[in-house]
Amino acid sequence: MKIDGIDKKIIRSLVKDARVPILSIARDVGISGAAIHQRLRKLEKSKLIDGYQMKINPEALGYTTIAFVGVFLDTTAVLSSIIKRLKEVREVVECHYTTGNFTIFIKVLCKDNEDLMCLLDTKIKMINGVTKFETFISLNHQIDRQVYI
Amino acid sequence: MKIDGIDKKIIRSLVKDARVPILSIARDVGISGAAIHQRLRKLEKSKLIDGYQMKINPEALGYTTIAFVGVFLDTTAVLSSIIKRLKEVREVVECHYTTGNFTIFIKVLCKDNEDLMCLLDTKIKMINGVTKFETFISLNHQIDRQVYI
DNA sequence: CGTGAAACCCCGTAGAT
DNA sequence: ATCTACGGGGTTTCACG
Repeated sequence: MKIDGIDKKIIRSLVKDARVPILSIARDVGISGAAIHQRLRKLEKSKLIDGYQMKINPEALGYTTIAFVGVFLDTTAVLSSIIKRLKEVREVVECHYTTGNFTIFIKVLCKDNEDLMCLLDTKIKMINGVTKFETFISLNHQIDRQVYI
Repeated sequence: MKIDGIDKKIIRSLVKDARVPILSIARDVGISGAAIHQRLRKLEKSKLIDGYQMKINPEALGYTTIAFVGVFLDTTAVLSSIIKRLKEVREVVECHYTTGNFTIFIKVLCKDNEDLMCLLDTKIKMINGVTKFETFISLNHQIDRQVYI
């Protein structure tokens, strides 16, 4: 996938604010709205653009605890069914199958630490195949961005 | 912050597609565009809405390696200056100060495993105060979503 | 890959209920 | 908190360079 400087400007505008009018990008870049539109169609077709999302601030909903959980699975565990169970747990927002000590690595969003404890105790450790886990609570996060363009 | 069923419908529409016209949401929900507009302004003021972002697919740019790195810092390390250094490293997309074994926990996006090795060897371990680290490469990820509404 | 124009649609606000 | 109405502006498609 080849992108030029104009594409970068379009992408940077929309990464910053996905609702910015195309015509306003067009004025910034110095080409017509129709041209921006055409480039966007191409970028969307190329799969470089994965969609446009409103970003929700979890804290405003009372979700103040972010944690990472490294989960150990035993050999009886079937990965696909573990994932299926984890998808049903709403607090789980990311799930990775990783190299290293853990089998899978998840990111969870909870209202508070007690909620997190309850989640681990009643929803995670109950999943068949989960033998143990290690929890890392995020006390603070300072970087949260996308791939650099 | 209190949100009702209409707010939820608005939020869900915009989380799925941030560029959907407000009037199209209005038709789905069954109230006027002006009402949706007013609710959105309130949601934005309440800090529940953190912005609207185009989502980029890193793979389309050749970034095929996702990894988590648990970093150990010694007591001489000043957190704020570590963060400052990490912000300059473009591959670092998340950074958390955590409880548990590690001092900080970062998420990185690299073109491939060799790139990751190079990143760790030339940019992470060079940072003053970093004593050691542990790398977890994501071989596969199946869940990537926002807080449930 | 770019343009401008046309047709259509949307946004934001005003003012009333 | 909702509505309708309106004016200015945005989106999309088209024929064409």
